[in-house]
Amino acid sequence: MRGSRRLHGVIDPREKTLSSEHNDNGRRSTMRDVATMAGVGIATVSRVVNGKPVTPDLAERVKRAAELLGYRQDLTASSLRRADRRTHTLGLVLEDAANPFSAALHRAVEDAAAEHGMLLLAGSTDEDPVRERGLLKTFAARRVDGLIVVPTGQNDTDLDAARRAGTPVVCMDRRTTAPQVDAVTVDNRAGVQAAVKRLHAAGHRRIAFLGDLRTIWTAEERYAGFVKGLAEAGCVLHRSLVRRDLHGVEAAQEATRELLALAHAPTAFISGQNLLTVGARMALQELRLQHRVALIGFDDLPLAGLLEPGISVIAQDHAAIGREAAGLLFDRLDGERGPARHRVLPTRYLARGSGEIPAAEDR
Amino acid sequence: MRGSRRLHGVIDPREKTLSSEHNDNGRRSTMRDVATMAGVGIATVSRVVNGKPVTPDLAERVKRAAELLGYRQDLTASSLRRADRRTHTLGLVLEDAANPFSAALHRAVEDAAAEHGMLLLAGSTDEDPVRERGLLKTFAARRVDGLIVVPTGQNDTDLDAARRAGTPVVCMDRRTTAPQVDAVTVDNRAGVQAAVKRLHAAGHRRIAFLGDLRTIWTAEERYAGFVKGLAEAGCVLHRSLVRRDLHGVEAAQEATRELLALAHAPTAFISGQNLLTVGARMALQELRLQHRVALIGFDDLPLAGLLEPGISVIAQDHAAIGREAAGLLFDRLDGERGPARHRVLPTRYLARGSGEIPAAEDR
DNA sequence: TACGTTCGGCGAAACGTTTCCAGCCCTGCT
DNA sequence: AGCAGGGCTGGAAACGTTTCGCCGAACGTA
Repeated sequence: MRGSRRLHGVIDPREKTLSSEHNDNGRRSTMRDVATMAGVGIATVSRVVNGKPVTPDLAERVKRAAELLGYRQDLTASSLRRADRRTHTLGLVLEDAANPFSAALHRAVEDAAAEHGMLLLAGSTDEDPVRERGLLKTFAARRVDGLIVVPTGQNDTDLDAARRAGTPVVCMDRRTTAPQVDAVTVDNRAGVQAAVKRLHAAGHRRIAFLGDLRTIWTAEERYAGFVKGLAEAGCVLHRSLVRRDLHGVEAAQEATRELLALAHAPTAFISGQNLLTVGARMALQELRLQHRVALIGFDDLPLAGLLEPGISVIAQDHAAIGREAAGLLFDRLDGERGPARHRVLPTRYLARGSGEIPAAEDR
Repeated sequence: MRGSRRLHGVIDPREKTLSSEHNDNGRRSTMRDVATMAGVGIATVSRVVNGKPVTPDLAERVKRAAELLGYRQDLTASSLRRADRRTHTLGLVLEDAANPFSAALHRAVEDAAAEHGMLLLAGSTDEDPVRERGLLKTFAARRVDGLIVVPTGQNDTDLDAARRAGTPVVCMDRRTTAPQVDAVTVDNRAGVQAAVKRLHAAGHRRIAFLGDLRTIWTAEERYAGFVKGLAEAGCVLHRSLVRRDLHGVEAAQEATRELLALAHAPTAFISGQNLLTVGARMALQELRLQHRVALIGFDDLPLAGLLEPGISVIAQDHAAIGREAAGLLFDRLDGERGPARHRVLPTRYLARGSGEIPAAEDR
């Protein structure tokens, strides 16, 4: 009986007529089909597919049959049964995949994941906790092996719930109040603080601050750095020069216009996010003040160096952030069980001109 | 027997002691656990989870049990058994997730996918056909419902193979030689052609062209538009002013420097890709020629409008490209069986200054 | 009251894979 | 020559879910 199915190394074209991809029923070929055609047991096919040791003769037969049938392993079925139950998939929760900052993080994580044979499932929250929650839910339902999240900051219990359910979680770019979750951030405070000192040293006394939504952890940190920097420089914090909860280019542009229209207008701006920097610069250029009013942005911008003057920024190493986050996650996947770890990466100030404008005598 | 398991609407806390997420074995809770706790059949749990009609009393018991156990449906097992075998996952093959252009496409596709309850699995090829092939393979193994691909152009048989295997494929931004594959592109030729005519009308006679790798379909198309534009304007095509197979900022910068050093240097540049535009502009600024030599780039850049002069570009609507591509794919998923369709979207010229510089009398 | 019909719940089969286990053959040793 | 042991192989169970087929209860009608 088994002998009649065996092909002894020769593939019998009558056994399966299809040239490729589909078997007779229009279904995809399965391991069973391959096993039948090769005249071996289904377990043997599994072994060949997974590179486990098998008699060369059989392995050859299986490979030829698989080739002829256009067999493709079904990883969903595989990970369902596999002992480790790994899906080799990571969930990535970003603020907005279209933002160059998020995109850079995405790519860095992707590269690290690829080294481990993992693929990325990605989604954007737009700072909406409802969307974030939705993403975390479907990621969990798809049984991702781990999560890398730029948290909105309004869903921290969900993050911790995921971790407790057995899915390692790493926060990227921001921290979370969930106490046991790993995180990679940059030293936002120190970065802004140093920038404030620079401006003060250049004579600036009326420094404005543009901040993103206060729900965002980095926005708070950067503002804290601003406050601390002013305090250390012994400089007054003018509440009227602080504009927070700004989101997007237009909001920053409008706020900058308003600040510049004040009787005691600021002589320098610090902007706490890349889109806000763009908005601020647009407003400055409208009024032809880009050479007279200083501007330092947080996070680099693609063409910042080509502008005249160039935009000075507090830069972060996106690739490093993503790489570190992935590293922490893979540690967990390798069994690391210790307490939460926080990696803090340094920022780097890039002097391009706009941050080096001295305070004008008067305006 | 069944009676003893029933809880008649009351959840017995002794039955499962765990507060959440995990059952006693440390495994995740399964439908069977929920069924046992609620005192119903496993099929009933399935119906409740999938929102199919069930007696309110039972449904309530199931929901409470699921809540207590922290039950989360396993979508991998679900799609394995489900009649339609959908994974509700799309595979997205990009050139480079970090490139703002790719990022914008990504986001547009993500939004369209989200409307259909689908998630995105994304990967970057870096124009490497080997990586592309690897991505297509793992996407296939994960049984994505469909593929949206920015093809390298060197793997077209794989694309067609995926389609024949039953996975709808849509090419985005570029076409493929695989005859039966849907595609969304912009009218690259017309865009460049019109730009050439503008430059010619402004008096330019020595127009240089910077092109990306010739394996890339859009690079070829844009060059074709350049050639056609010159021909129609009755202008000579100087081979020495054409530099193709440039990839990345540095290559373009270097090429631009070389062209500007020629005895008969070009008075205008057309650049066929966003990074090349950056490189060209950097070279121009090094030599302080940005006000004297014209430059028109293909594809917009984030800060292009803030530069002095602004960079004129042939812009494409990224969101529309992504949306259209997703639309074509969902048509296929809804059963559309017709021949391949090609959507061609228009480009839009954005005059910002650098493309409006007239040809200098001499230099 | 008896019978036919409908409805909804239940257990079991099935999806495609990996893993367990029993059996086989071959080798090597006594 | 016989037996123990080891390495491969193949059938079957299992993963968590959906779907199928059946059965019992409830209801309406004669």
